[in-house]
Amino acid sequence: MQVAVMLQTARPCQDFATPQPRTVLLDVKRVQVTCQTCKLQNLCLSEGLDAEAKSHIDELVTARIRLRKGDTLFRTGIPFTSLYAIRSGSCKTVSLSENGHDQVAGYHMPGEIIGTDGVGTDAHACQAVALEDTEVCVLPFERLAALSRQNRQVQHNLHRLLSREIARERVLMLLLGTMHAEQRLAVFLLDLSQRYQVLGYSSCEFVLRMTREEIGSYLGLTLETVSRVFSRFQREGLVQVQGRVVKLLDRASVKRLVDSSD
Amino acid sequence: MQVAVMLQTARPCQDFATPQPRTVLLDVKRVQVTCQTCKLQNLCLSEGLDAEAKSHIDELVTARIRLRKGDTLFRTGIPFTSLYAIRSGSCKTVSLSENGHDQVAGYHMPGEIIGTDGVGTDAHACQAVALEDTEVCVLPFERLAALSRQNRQVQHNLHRLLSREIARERVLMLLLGTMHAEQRLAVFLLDLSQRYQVLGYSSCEFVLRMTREEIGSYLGLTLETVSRVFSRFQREGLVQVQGRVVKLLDRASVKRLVDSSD
DNA sequence: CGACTAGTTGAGGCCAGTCAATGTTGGTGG
DNA sequence: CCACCAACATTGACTGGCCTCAACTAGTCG
Repeated sequence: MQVAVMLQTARPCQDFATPQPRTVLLDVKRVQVTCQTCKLQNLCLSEGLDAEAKSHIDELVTARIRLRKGDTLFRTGIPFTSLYAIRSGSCKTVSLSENGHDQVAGYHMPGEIIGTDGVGTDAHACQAVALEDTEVCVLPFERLAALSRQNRQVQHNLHRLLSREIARERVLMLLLGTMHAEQRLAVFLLDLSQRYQVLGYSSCEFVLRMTREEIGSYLGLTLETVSRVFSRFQREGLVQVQGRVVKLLDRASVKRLVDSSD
Repeated sequence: MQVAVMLQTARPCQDFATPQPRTVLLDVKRVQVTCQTCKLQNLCLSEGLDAEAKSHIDELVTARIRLRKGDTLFRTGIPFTSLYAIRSGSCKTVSLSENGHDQVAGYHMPGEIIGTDGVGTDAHACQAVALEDTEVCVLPFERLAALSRQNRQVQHNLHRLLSREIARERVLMLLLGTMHAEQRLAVFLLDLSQRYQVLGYSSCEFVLRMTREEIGSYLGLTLETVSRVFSRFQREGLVQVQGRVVKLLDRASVKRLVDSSD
């Protein structure tokens, strides 16, 4: 519900997006939607801040970027300057290893902030790619750091942001290190469900923005295994899958899969 | 070399350690070794700081804790109050999942700072256990945060500390998600080798502080597989293994294993 | 329409897990 | 000092889950 509103208030900016180059910086004066009116404000850096601190965060957002599906927001090795808050759409982050392997490290939805891998270093350590048409707010990190020196609440939220990323990756490590294919996909689906719910969407029916291959990469599986497990879940009545549309039919059983110790 | 010196300067504190309780807080006045004289200073939070900032960090360390092998520094769910810098010895951090599985999330050596999983939250998200007799410096986080509000350099180092943890976990995710048993152990050995070298130890010969089971848990393998791969590496002349003593004989071949794309 | 991408399904093989037996090490008490 | 025990480690036989390779279908776009 609230997200639908947000999408509409964001619409006017669309006019300023030009096809070439694909990433377009918008002047702050043109931006009609502020953090104050953004329905996602409580999901990201502003959570729990008082009005004054919120307005400071607001001033921080000097630009927004519109991405088309497939566009790269930042790539491995480019200088780190900003964090990015997703306003609408979704992104994946991809880690690259020296031996040519890559892996989807995260799947990010509105209200989430990405780019934390570059904090405190000179360059981004991964790549961020839009999975659909996506709009992000640019948070220049130097200014955010300055603000967090002035305001304890902002500092605390920044710390929490970074530690949440650490905690998120811990969960993934546990998944990759100890879980079977069925459990991995079950965790994936429950996680998505819960996050869609937070955004005000249905927690039972949603559309995947990733391909089977991307899901597989994220979960440490091949695309064939992902497909097979989806089919198995469907056969057993746990979910209904039609391409990228997923309906969670029996959440309890899916949870039980995750909780079982082997 | 330098670590040996550090171990000796740390010795006098031993007198204050009593068997019960196993974790003993030392009054700052009793602590004879300051960060200023600590040979590890450039490895942790003080890296690159000017003299003034360093002395601030120094004042931060109000206590040290001595741990016996097997002692727990903090456990999942206890309130987060401090970060801990390892002065000597080593620790593992362990993630616990709801389904009873646990996993070694990290292996930490002198100069490293642990506890970052609790930053910005109320409680620690994992458990830290000493793998041998270990001494850590307590860094009260509230005071560190206050210091980082006053001093940009300190703030930067704190940010870098957190983002390094994020980056470290990304590497592990890549390992767990895309690599074979041989590659995982190869990465593990090269990582250890490199970190021992930084500490001034031999990069070719070192003693593992973890059991096969702990290594397996860390790498997402069973203890039997770890043992078998060690044996295979030995048979092929890559390393010489005798229990926990490891000699890297053919580093180039070990590297080649990691770099090969499958 | 053909070319392309995404997804499903099957056959077969291999890597790593499981189970089990045995060897090795280190600490403890008589 | 040695016997004993528990924890750690090694090795083998077997199994099975997931990967690989491949064929086929459905949907999309120029």
